[in-house]
Parts: sequence; structure tokens; C-alpha cells
Amino acid sequence: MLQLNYIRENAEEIIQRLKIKNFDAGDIVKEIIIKDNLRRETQKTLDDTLSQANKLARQIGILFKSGKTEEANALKEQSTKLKKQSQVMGDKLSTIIKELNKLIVQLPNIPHQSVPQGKLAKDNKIISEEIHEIPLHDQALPHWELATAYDIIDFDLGSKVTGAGFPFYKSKGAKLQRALISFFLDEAINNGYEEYQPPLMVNEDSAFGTGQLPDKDGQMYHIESDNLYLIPTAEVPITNIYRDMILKSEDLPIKNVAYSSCFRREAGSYGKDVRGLNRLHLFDKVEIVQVQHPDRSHETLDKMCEYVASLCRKLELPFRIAKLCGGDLSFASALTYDFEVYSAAQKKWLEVSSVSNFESFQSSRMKLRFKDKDGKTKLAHTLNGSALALPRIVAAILENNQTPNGIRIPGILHEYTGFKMITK
RNA sequence: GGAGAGGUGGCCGAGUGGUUUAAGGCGCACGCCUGGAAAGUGUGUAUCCUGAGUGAAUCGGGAUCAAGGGUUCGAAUCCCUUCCUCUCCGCCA
Repeated sequence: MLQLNYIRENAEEIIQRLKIKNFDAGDIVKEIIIKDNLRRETQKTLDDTLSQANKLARQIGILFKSGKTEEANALKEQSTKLKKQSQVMGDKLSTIIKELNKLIVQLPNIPHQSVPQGKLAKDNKIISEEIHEIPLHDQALPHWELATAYDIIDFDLGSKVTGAGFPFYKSKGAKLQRALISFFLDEAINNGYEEYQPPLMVNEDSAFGTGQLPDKDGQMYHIESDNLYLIPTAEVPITNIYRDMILKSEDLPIKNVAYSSCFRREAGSYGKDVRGLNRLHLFDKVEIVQVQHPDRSHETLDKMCEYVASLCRKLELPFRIAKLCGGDLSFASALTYDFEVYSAAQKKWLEVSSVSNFESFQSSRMKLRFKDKDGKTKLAHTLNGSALALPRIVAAILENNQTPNGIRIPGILHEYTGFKMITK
């Protein structure tokens, strides 16, 4: 969420820069400024009235104590009147504030200066590519067929027991999942991240804090009886650790890593893009989260990207990095790099990680602040990235490493899997 | 799930309707003292909104004692609702 002061002072610039996100903020910003003026006016009148009432109440107290009951009773009448006034104004003020918040929450984060123009994913700018030849044999199969052929993932069983998009992983398929999770966690820990194991459900405040509510409401599973949300990513609980906190500047950067299941309704997606592991309602992911000083957050974003790239390299996967264009950038993000690995049998690039700097957008919602060296309290910057999401990595590993004799496991994982090949 | 006790500043803790403008302590920061330190001593020590000044210091108003509502001229204090913590019982991996 953008800061009210910032909107007030930079209205024109905000409108211009949000155009890169293909968002027309003109009307909303105008209305915010009008509402905000009204808010301040109303607040001033209310505060003055309350101030009078407070003074009177004190006087009455003193009069009662010194036995001047009649005088006190006379003042009471005045005080009652003021009270009624302030009640009316208070209601008005809270209505205005509610309306104002509703408006502010509609504004997406401002894209970083470097975000390229564009509307769709095809307008994203590929900024680097590390590819190598994947020699596939004649009978090469897409991963969903490999999964059945080697009996390592069972999609039908998932459909029977739960529904589409909830696969079972079996035997070496299950072991491969565990191996990847451990590998990703160990790598992150070696890079200075602290491991957390978060709750898989969060309350409404947390879902709002990281920006899932109100705009992605339908994408989360909601448990109505307890008003809890199943997390779509560990980003939500891990970032919300710091909600309503004022950190010390020496606490920064905070580097956390968490493995979690991720639950996504994925309402409205069908077709060949969702085959096999390409899109699931439930999947596993290791997520890295950082809280950083505003001056250093973009430097940190680059480091996080370099880290994610190192994972792809170690897994011997061809990958490329795209800087998202304005139109593809998420609501809360200022700058995002997408990582895609090449899945040879599908002949497709699969998105496996999204590394973003939210700048102060999440912090503002969460009231995540820090005391800077100059003694001032400022909003911190938050960043996160998948490092990495399992299903598509698994898809790419299976497809790219298939041989007539079985599926080869990348060397770096051998100590985690305990086997080098998946055979029939 | 049932019964009971609670939730006060960074932390501990006093406070059951009116100089509480939240005591006192610890911690922290700065100063004094000291050859240096400890001890001692003094001062300061939340957040948000807002007005004047003005992108500084400063001065003023309002809000916040888990959250929200209510009673009252006046609420940390009384009442209601929700959330959370602890103890006992029940259930249970």
C-alpha cells in the first residue's frame, strides 16, 4: 500500500508511473486527495472538541472534590453537549477513513524505474540465458507420461482421493521431493539464511499484510469456520513475522528461508498449460525472504537472483531470467525477475521462481519499520523469491535427464536421494 | 469442549472512577564523577494522527493500558463481545 503522505505530495508522478503497469490511477488519486483533505479537516474539528471536553471533565473533577456540586452539575450539561457533538464527528471521521483506506488499497505498487513497458508476458525482457544442449532420445516423453511409466507420481490417485491438481508422489518420486527440499534448505542456510518452519494457515491480518487480501481473495483456500487462509506461499507467514514491528537498523538485513506446502485455488485455469506438474493446487516450495534497508534493497534483489541462478546451475538445468514488464508485474511488486527452466520434452520454458522487491509496499500494510541511524523511523523494504518451487523443477529434471535406461538424477542430489537413476 | 485466573511501556511491575500528566525498578542512550572502568549520580527514553513553525530544532491538540463497542461530565479501573496467555478437567497425535 502506498503511503498517504506520499500520494498527497507525488500525485502526478504516481499517476504517470502506474501507467507502466497499465493502471489508470487518475480518478482514484484525485478522490484520495479530496477525501484526505476532508479527513484532516474533520479530525481537526474533532480534536478541538475533544480537547474542550477533556478540559471540562478535569474542571468538574476538581469542583466535585472541593464540594462545589452545583457548579459542577452546571458544567456537566455543557460537557454532555460536547460529547454528542464529538460522537457525531467521530462517526463521520471513521467513515471517511474507511473510505480512504478502501481507495488506497486499490492502488498497486509503483514500478521501479527500470521496469520495461509492456502488457503481456511476451513483453518481458530476457536479461540472461544459460542454456546447453539437451540430447533427448527418440522415445522421449513429457513428465506426466514419465511419471506413470516409472510409477513415481500418480495424478489419477490424487484425483480420486482429493481432486485434480493434488498428485501423489510415490517411492523414488517422493524421495526426490524430499531430496530437493533438503538440498534447497541446505543451500540457503549456507548462504546465511535462517530456517523457519511456518504455520500453513494464516489469519486475515497476515493475508492482508503481504497483499493477498483484498485483491487475491479468490486465489486462497479459506477456512470459514475459523477465518483462516491456507498459505499460497511461505512468504505470507514468514514476512508477517515482522508485522507491527520496529526493528533496529543493525537487525537488517533479515534473511529467512522456509519450506512449506503452498495452496492455490488457481480458479479459472484450464487446458494444456495445467497438465501434469505444470500447475497444481498443492505444491512444495522453498522460499527466501529478506527484510532490508531501503538504500540496499535493489542490491539485495540482484544477490537473490544470483543465488537462485546458482541453484539452477547446480541442478544442471538450462535457464533464463526475465525482467517482468509493467503489465506482467504483480500488484504488490516494484521489480520482479522471473526464472524459467527449459523442459526439453515439452519444448517449453517453465517458470520456477519469481524474485521480487516489494520496496515499502508490504511494509506499509504491515507497519514493518526500522529505526535508522539518523534516529528516524522508516519503512523497511521486503523481498522474496522462490528458491525453488518443486513441481516444475521436478518436471524439468525428469524430462531433461531421461535416457533409454532410466532417468538420471543430477549429481548434486545424489547424497540426498541415495540413488543416481530412476529405473523401471 | 467445560471451569477458573489473567493481558499495563523494550522488559518486570504498581495501579479497582477524578493532580495517573501510568508510580517504582530493570534495560538502553547521553552527561558528571574516574588515570581508565565499576560503583555512584543527573538527564532522557513509545507509536500514530494533527496544528503552528516550517522539508530543522521547538511548541500545542488528539488517540493508544490486547482489539472493538458500551456506561459516565470523566475509564487502565465498571459492563458487553472477540482474540490471546496461564491453571485444572475432558479429549487426543
